[in-house]
Amino acid sequence: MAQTIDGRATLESVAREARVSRQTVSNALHRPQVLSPDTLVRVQRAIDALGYRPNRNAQSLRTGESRLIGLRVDPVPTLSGGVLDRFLHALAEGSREHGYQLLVFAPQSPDDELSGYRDLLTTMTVDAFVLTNTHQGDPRLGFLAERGTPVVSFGRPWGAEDDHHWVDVDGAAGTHQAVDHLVAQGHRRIAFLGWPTGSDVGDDRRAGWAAALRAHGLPAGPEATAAEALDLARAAALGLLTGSADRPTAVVCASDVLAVGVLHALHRLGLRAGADVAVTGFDDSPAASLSDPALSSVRQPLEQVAAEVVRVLGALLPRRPMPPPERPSGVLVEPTLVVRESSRARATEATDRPPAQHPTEENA
Amino acid sequence: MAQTIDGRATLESVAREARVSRQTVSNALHRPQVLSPDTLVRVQRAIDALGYRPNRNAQSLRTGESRLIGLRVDPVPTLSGGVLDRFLHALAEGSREHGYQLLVFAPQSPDDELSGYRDLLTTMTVDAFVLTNTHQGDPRLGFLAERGTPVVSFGRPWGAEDDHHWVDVDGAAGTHQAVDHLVAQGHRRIAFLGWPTGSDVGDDRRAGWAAALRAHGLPAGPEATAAEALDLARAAALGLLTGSADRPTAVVCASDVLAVGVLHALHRLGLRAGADVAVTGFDDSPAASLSDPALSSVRQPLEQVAAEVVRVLGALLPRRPMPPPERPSGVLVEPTLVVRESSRARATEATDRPPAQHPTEENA
DNA sequence: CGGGGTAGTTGGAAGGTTCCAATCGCTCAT
DNA sequence: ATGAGCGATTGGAACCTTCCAACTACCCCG
Repeated sequence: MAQTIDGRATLESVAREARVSRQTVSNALHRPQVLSPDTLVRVQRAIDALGYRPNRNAQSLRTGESRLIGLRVDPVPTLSGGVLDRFLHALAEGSREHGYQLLVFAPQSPDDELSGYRDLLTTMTVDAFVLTNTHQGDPRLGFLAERGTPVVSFGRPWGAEDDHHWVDVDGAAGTHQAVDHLVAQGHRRIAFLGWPTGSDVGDDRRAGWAAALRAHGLPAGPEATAAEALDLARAAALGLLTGSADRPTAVVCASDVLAVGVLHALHRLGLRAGADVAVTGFDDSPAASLSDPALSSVRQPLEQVAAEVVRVLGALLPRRPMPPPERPSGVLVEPTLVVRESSRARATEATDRPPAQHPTEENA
Repeated sequence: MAQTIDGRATLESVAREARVSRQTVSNALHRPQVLSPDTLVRVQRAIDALGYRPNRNAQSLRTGESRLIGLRVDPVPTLSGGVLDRFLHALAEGSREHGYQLLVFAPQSPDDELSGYRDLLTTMTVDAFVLTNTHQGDPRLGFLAERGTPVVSFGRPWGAEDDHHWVDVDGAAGTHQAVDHLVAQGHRRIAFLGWPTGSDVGDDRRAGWAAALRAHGLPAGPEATAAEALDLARAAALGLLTGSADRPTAVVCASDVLAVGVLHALHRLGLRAGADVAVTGFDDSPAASLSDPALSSVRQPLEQVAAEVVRVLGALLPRRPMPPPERPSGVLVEPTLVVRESSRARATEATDRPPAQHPTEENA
């Protein structure tokens, strides 16, 4: 029962306790099948008695793997409102299940973007990275690929020259769903409020809206763009709602901030959101359920994204049960529209049942 | 110039390159003053030439310190809307400046709350913890104190029996500021909407409101409570606003969700927020600037909190330049009210200047 | 000129683990 | 009976660093 002097059990002390060699204890942990059954239980008992847990630093030194996954957090929240929270938790949970831990780091020098990554690698602090917010020709991707570092990014390689492992949310499918939902509610003139052209994510969300209109045989509705700021969104929405004779009866937006801008514009015009003009947002940020009326919004399945990221990463990491895929793999997951008052016909009392294929807030 | 075969420089390889012993290279890194100037530059040159960075795992094994700080993230966002984002980033940045990294973990078994902490300690994965969301008699505090683990919590020990190092935001000062601001706007009947009694944080925010009323010689205004949910908040607010003959002209709230509930209630009653009844929230969540009208809210200085947490932790960590304080130290930082339309007299156009002592959104 | 002190530098050992090659004790086929 | 073959177990070495004690010049003082 006696532990080491400083109270910490080691392989050696367990071995003594169980009357076996060091190596046998190590085998009991990593390859139990090679031990005879009775030796195994004897070692197990010693491990339990001493409360032994392997020293991770010694393992890492010997094996050359830290079993830590690096995730960079940005100074300005790029994943808006609570998105990072959810993603982070799901990622931490997922990696733990694979025996890995999550190391969160902040960029150290804004001028040399890569130095932080290089440092964590050469000091052998982390084995792999999860990247978010990658853009076309992102230098991090080339840098890490060159070193053979396992990397999975949350976000597609939009450029043709980038190829790497990724998981992403199908934004186009999200806006497509929004249009489907609006069409089912009887809407025919469905506008789009997006970000200025040139952002991959924004263009994708717009494409889903456009494709859905075509699929339903509807004419391309009016559209406008605004940067991610409330006042700009409101101004753009005012233009959209007053620009032509036949006002759109619904507006699909590329973000919750833009959608809230539309709500404000409607309020200013004396129109009722939901009843007169339906609105949908994107991201299902906390603000969506707090707006008046509550905002229908496309919710990203971040838990699922994180699980997929960990799964793909797991195949790349050295502990792999099977060889890693030769070709970069991509996973696209489907978001879900959460329907609230802003897109229901009779908005204020919401006595009607929502369409069955879309979850309501209660069961989302 | 030649590096090790696998491309990774070690102390040994640097020593060969510089024609000195291993130990001298180590000294060059940790105690440069003991080396003769010319040896130092020779070693430095070799380090640069080989791109040497010390292997953190070997260091950790030898010294018994991992230089990793553990932070648990909760499954449900307890730090609401974007608060975690800001705190996390500031914490990561701060710890890096002290040579530490941040390890984020998710609880593994909800039944045994402590197992995750014990595991990270016995495997020597982390040296210290930052706790959030501690409550009276939190078992984690006793457990970690018993092992002598350095701990700093974001949150005061509300109970008399808990004593540990902590950093917290002075919530009472925040609501006090809100009242000051409202009084300066001419308000006299200032109500409070808080959480049900019994939450330490909530009671503290209420106390600040009550104290401020006394300080201004105003009678205790009406108050109500509601749990952190929009519909409950709205209902409570309706009661507050229609309950008595002389309606309050301002409502101070314990959270942004509660404050948005008040805004909804006002809208339903046909009253104009800001113009007829002023409202303030707490946390300055993203939803605050998106509400209509934009919500004045008390902003927690999370960057400052994180910096203080790291500073206090720094004194406890083994690398200390001075011995750690014998008595647990506490730091209380002041939040700041961000004034927006919901608490300005002429709300809709906002042509007036805000009071000088409170920052507006632009300079916040 | 010898001995004590000091600044600078050095090699051995240890920290806890896993990898590798070797050994031991058996069984089975020859 | 003996050696090949196999399952189970073992000790030595290595991973890279820091700690420790010792060593080498060298200067200064008596």
